[in-house]
Formats: sequence, structure tokens, C-alpha cells
Amino acid sequence: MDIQNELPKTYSPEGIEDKWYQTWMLNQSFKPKKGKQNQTFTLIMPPPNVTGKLHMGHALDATTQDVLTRYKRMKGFETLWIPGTDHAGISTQAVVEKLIYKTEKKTKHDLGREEFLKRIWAWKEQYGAEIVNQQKKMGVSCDWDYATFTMDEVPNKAVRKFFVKLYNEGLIYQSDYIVNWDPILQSAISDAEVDHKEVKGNFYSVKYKVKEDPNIELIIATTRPETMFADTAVAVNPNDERFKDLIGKTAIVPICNREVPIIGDEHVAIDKGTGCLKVTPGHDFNDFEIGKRNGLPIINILNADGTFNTNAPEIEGLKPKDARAEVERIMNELGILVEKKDHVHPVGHGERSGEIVEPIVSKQWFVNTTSMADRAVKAVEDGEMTFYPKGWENTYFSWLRNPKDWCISRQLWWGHQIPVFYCRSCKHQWAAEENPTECIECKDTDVYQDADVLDTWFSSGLWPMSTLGWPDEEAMKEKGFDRFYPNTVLITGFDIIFFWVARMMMMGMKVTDKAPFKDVYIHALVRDKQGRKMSKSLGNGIDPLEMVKEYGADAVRFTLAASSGYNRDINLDPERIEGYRNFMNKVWNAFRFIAPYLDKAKDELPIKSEWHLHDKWILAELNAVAKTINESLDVYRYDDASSAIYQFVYDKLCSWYIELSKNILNGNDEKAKIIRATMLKYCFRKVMILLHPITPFITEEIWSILENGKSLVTDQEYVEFDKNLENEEVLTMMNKFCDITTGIRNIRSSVNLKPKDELDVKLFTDDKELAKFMYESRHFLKDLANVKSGTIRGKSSERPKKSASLATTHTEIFIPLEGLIDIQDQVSRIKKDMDKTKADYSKVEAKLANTNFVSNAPPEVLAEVKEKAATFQEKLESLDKILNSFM
RNA sequence: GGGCGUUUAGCUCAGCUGGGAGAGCGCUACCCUUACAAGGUAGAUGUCGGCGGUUCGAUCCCGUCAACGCCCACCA
Repeated sequence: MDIQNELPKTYSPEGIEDKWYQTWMLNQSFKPKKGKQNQTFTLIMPPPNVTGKLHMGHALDATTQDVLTRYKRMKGFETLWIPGTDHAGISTQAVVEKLIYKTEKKTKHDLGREEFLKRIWAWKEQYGAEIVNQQKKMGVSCDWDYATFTMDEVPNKAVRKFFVKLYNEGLIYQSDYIVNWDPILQSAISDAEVDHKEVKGNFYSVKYKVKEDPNIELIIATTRPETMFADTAVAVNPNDERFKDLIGKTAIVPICNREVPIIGDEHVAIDKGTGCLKVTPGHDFNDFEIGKRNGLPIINILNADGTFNTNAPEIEGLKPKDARAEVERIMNELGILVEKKDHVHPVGHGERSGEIVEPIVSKQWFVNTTSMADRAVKAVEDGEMTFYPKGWENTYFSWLRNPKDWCISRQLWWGHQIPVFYCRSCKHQWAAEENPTECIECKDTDVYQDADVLDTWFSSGLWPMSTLGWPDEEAMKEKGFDRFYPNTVLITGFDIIFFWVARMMMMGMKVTDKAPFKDVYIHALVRDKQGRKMSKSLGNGIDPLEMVKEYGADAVRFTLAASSGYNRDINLDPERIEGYRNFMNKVWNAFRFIAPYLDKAKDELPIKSEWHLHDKWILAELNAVAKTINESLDVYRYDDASSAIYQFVYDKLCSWYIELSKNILNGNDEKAKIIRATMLKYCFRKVMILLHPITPFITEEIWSILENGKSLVTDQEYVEFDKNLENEEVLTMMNKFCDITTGIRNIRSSVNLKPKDELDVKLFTDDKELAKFMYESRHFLKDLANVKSGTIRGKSSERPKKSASLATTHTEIFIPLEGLIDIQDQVSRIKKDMDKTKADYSKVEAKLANTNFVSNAPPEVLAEVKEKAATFQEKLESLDKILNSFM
């Protein structure tokens, strides 16, 4: 049984992938090691939620980061990729809450805070690792010893340290503020977590009476009449001639008959609505501002669950929608509803819950981000941190140039509890890194901690530091903080530029005075093939694990890499994955071809004088690919790197070099056989190395056979560009050879000759080198185009009559087939080519005739155009000769 | 309303600092040729969104219009 038949005919990744992942782990391949670059390369993995299931976005994260990590590691950087998971406050709490209610019919309040948190931890220990295993299926080469959870001891310390620092600097403050309240989560959420969606509603015009003058009726337009119960003023624009006399008088809010002042405020637009505005400081962002300016009282009419409270007795207990209907009914009864019309307007929805959020005034914690944001902007302006693609810096700037204070408190239990403490006896409030046992002012022991927890992004923002041990000095030493901070690059999606990138910048620079990373590569968002966002409700999600199962992780990775450049969307079609699976199979079968010759192959390349022109050519092409891949990956052009290696394997290695090798490997020249086998093995080694960052599994599998298990491809040095291998003349010669071969095949196809039909081919060229090479290559032409016999002559020789023919720019090809071919057909083929060539020729000729062009164009362009003109002319002459041969 | 981006072959997209329009998939024809039918060989397909400008020369630069997409802010 020979080796070729031992290897399966199609590559099947099953079993192979897990085997190699385990090998790499055992081999400690993912641990940072000092290399020839004498430089570190660090990146952190955006920590997925512990509740998460791997989706295409994660798969893209994993691929773009792993390709880069493996590439840099092979190039000799001391490479560290840090994994981790995020506690994801709201979603985790919600998952466990639901689970407990389902199984035990208990709420978190039934269990109490301490017990409930215990349950979440237990859940996290049991299920939180799921996503980690899924990442491993993708082949991620991170150092798992660094794996960090956002609620581990060190990140906890980081959160506290940072909080206390800002608190003591006065940058964290507590304030009554109007916040977005999510009635499902029963928590405040930050502005950034609110989506504004267009909603169909109504525009109500309502009569308000004026106390001082019962004859006046103010018409007030509103979309939310149910909030009347919280009105504490009516406002008009002080410059509005219609109403300015009313300022200072008193309006009566209908239904609840509250007397409220009529005030003047510039915010009121004269031309919008009716020009009169009901002011509801407790439940509207703008009104809250008006209220502050005018010292208005705040009335809260909502409960935490979004229903109305006792301040709105007529609608108490109702949800806003029902309340609105009820208020409408009452208004109709009272005859104060003047008009109701349809109205589409944007309404805030909670990003996570999908529910309409209610503006509510409550006490929350905030971070004043003004100065931190300035620093973060400057770092990018000064080039301390660079975005790839550059355009994303605009998004970053647009957030940070108008920073809003960040609401960091959440009314949840799962998360980092705010390290602020209160004394019951003296009412003192302070922040502390360690839990105190007594008041630092009055020493009373009756102290308690703030009940709220921090926004999850507060801990994520410290991630580049806390994963490297900050602020624990021992941990920092152990994890190499000094070497690995700042990170080299951050890779993430544009949807969290503000949530995460900006916050890491602000927080990292606040602590260390250094940007936490040098580059930020923003990858695209994966959508379905129609460009729609993948979502549960649409059911258009593509499960990466299913794709891995069906096509192999390498194919999924190659697809994602090939789709990742500076684009902002990836419209993923599973057919593409199939296509790249086929590519994996192609690589596998190319290897199956060379496998039987491996024992002949030497480990070292033969001396240069023994290289065949084919060898010089393939090495030059290989070298060019190495150049492209290196340059592309250095600037995060995964697409260019992928297509370079894809094309090399298909179009150069398989279609030509391997095909050209058959004649030699099956021939009688032992020495030539050895050289060719050596060359093939060499190329394959290099291709495996070049491909390895993108498709680690199949390359490791093939490498193990290539090298008899002596080494791992993952430990090899990456292929670098080598100036000595460049060879312009050889490339030109091979291109001409390919032109001629393709030309012969083209003719064969045009006259419907079967592959089995042997040809007699007559070539005419004035290129003496080419003629020589074609003569030497006559055996190869037999293999590639089934050419049995032929001649090569100069262009002054006489052409055979009535042959199937074709002209390249350098060579005329004649296949004498008199009597067997349709002359008319051949003539029209040639004429068509002639028309096209004439058109091309006249274009360049026109340029050369243009004196402005000749005098203005740079010399190299001029030379190029002249050369083109010459080749077109040569081809035209050839075509002319061919036409004549039919006369 | 403010900002960003997109418009290139049937589809998805690439085209770096201006110099003869590209890839993959799909499609057509022929071929089970001893690595591969998850394959081979050959082939067809574009007013590079419209209009104007700069230039010897524009897919690329500028202006303008149109369509689409995204982000931010917000219409009581």
C-alpha cells in the first residue's frame, strides 16, 4: 500500500482538530516565549458573556485575533493573547432568575441577596465554561493560564481601586438625575444602552385653563397625556407674542386640577406644536432641564415596574399604554381633548429588554468623564493609538469630544457592588477599597454598603490592566505587567467603540498615563447574505459550531479571514464556507500527490545552478506571496493575505508547478527527480507555514506527515520576503510558456477536439530565448496540452495553410487541421480578436500621438505605453498573417 | 437636524500615492486525464450611480444631484 492511497481522498477534519489542539496545549505552544524579535506582542480577547453561546461575531473575533497571534508568534514576538469572560450583570442575573423561578417558583427576593448570589456563582461554575470550549473549537491560541473572569479577585481589586481613586478626586458623584429606567430590568441604564425606535403614537391637543382668566384656554399638544399628573408648570417661549403676557400667571392641569405656574423658557419652540408646553420634570429629559432652570418641583408618578403610583390616582396600577387609554377616556368625558391625530415619533427602548424605557428621576452614581475624554481624544490625535481602518476614529471622536457623564450605578445584585459606605449614626459617606467594620469618622460600627452594583463596562474598561494583574503588585510581577502593558493591538467590532474602546482608553490613561494599546483594528459586523443583521427573531443566524462541524474549523476561519479587511459588513453566505472547504481539500490533495515522493526529497535545497527554470519560477512566486502576506497582515488586511495564498496554491502551485512536475517525477532522470521532489517538499513546507495562522489544523496535520512528527508547524519561523529569490526574467518566460499552453488549449476547445486527440503544433516566434525554452519544454507540452509533435520557427517562415490558429503578443500558434475545421468559424474568431486588439492599439497610439501626453507623462509611463504599442502591433501583424493563411 | 459611509460583472466584494477594469461564487461548453468531480480545461458578462470640473489622461481628485445604509441628537 503506498502512502498516497493511505491518505484519504478527501480531507476530513473530524478528530484531527481536537487532536492538534490538545497537542498544542501539551506542548505549551500558546505561552509567551522570547523570540528573535526581542519584542512583545499582546492582545486581550474581548471577554464574552458567561451566559454566551458562540455566535458568528465571536467566531470572527476568534479568527482575526488568532490569525494575528499565530502570525506574530511565528515571526518571533513574545506573544501573549489573554482570554477571559465577562460577568455580564444584567443578562446573567436574568438567566439565573428565570431558572430559579422555573424550577422553584421563587424570586430573588425570596432567596435574599446573599443566597441569590451564591446561586449565580454556582450556575457560573457549572455553565460559564461553555463558551470557552467553543472558542477552543475555533482553534484560539490564547494562554489559558491567563484566563480571567471579570469578578475574579484581581479585577475586583482593580474596580475598587479605580472607583476609590475617582471618588476621592471628586470625579465620581451621586446625584438626583433623570435617567432611563428600564421597567423590566428595574434598573437605570446608561444613555448608550437606549435605542431610539420610531413608534406610531398619537398627538393629543388638550385644553388647559388659566386660573386668573377663565376665558383663556391654552391648547397644549402632547404625545403622553398620562404624564399630566406629574406636570409642574406650563411653559411658553418668552418671545412668543401670543403668550408672553401669560407668563407669571397660573395654569390648571386638568383631571388632577393642580395649579402650576406659567413660565417662559427659551427651549419652547414657537413653531412647534401649539407653542405651549406642559412641563413634566419627573418624566422627560428636556423638562427636567427646564425644571432645573426654573426651580420647579419634581413629581414621580411611576413605580419601579413602570406602573403608575398613587400620585396618579385615576390610573394607579396601570401600565403606560393602558393609562394613556384611560386618560383619553377621561379627557373625552371632560370635553378637554381638542384633537387627536396620528403621530410617528422616536421612543427610547432598552437595548437588552426591548421594553420602552421611562425617564425617571432617581439618585444614581456618575463619573465625570470630561478630563479623561480629553486625554483619550488627544492620544488618537497624537498617534499614540491608531485606528485601522482610520475612519473609525471619527466615531470615537464624536463620542469623546462631547462626553456626557456616565451613569455607572445599576439596581442589580450580580456585579461589583459599589464600594461606598454609609454610617447610620453620623450619616458619613465614604469610598473604600476594603470593607470597613466601622465608620471612619465616628467609629460607630453600624455601617452599610451602597446596594447598587456597577455597570459591567466599568470592569471591562479596566481589562487591559486587570488581566495583567493590576493593581496587585505580586500578580503584576507574575503576569509580566511591565512587559505586556500596553497591549499591542485591540481587535473588536465597531458597535462597542464607545462602550468599550473609549472607556478602556479613558480608564487606562487615567491610571497608567499610557494608551492601553497602540492599534485598534475594527472588524466588520457579520450579517446574513442579504446584509441583514443576524438575529433570533429573523432566524437567519448561522451557527459557527454547526459550520465547523460540517466544513471544519479551518474552512470557517479561512472564510472569515478572507472576508475581513477594512470593510464594515461581512455578508456571510454558507456557500463561501463550502468553497473554502473545497480549498482545504485542494491543499490536501496536492499533498497527496507529493506524498509518494517525499522519501526522495532532501531537506536542503540543491545548489542554485541545479535549479530548473520551473524551480526558480515557483520560488519567485512563493517569495512574492510571502511578501504580500506579511505586508497585508501587518496592517490587518486578512482579505489580501488570504487571497494571495489561495491564488498561489491554486493558480501557481497546483495548476502549473505540480502539473509540470509530473513529467519529471515519472521520468527516468533520477537526479532531476530528487531535485524536483526536494523542491516540492520545500514549497509545501513554506505553504504550510504561510497558511498556518489562518488554517492551523490542516497545516499541522500535513506538517506532521511531511516531517514525520519531528516538529510542529506552529513552532516554525514564519516565511519572510527574500530579495535573492526575485526573478523578473523567469517570471516573464514562464508567463509566455503559460500563454502558449493556454493558447493551444484554447484552440483545442474552439475546434471541439477532445483531450485525447493528439496535436501537431507549429509555433512562430522571434523570441529566441522563448524558442529555446519551448523546445526544451516539448515533453511538458505533451502533458499539459497533449501535443504530440511540433516545430518552432521564426516569424519570417511560411505559415501552414488553413490551420486552427491563435496569436499571443509574442507567438503565433498553428494547428494544421485542414479539412477538419470550419474555416469560417476560425476566420471570425481571428477577426474578433483583431478588432479587440485594434481597439487596444488605437488607444495607446492616440496617447503617443498626443504631444501633451508625451511631454507630460512620467518617463516610465511613457516607456510602458510604447512597449504596449509595440506588442499590440506585433500581435496585429501575427493576426494578419493568420488571416492570410486562410486565403 | 448633525456626522459617517456605500454605489464597480447575475451575487458578494477588492481596486494602495490618478496611466490598458479585477477576484471569489454563480453561469455556459467539453472532459470520470494515474493528487483532487469538494475536480480539470476553455469561455461569456461591466455606459466603474447621474451630471459637471481639474488633468495630457479620472473607477480613483474636486463640486453637485440621486439612491441606499449606519451612528448621534431630538421634535413637545
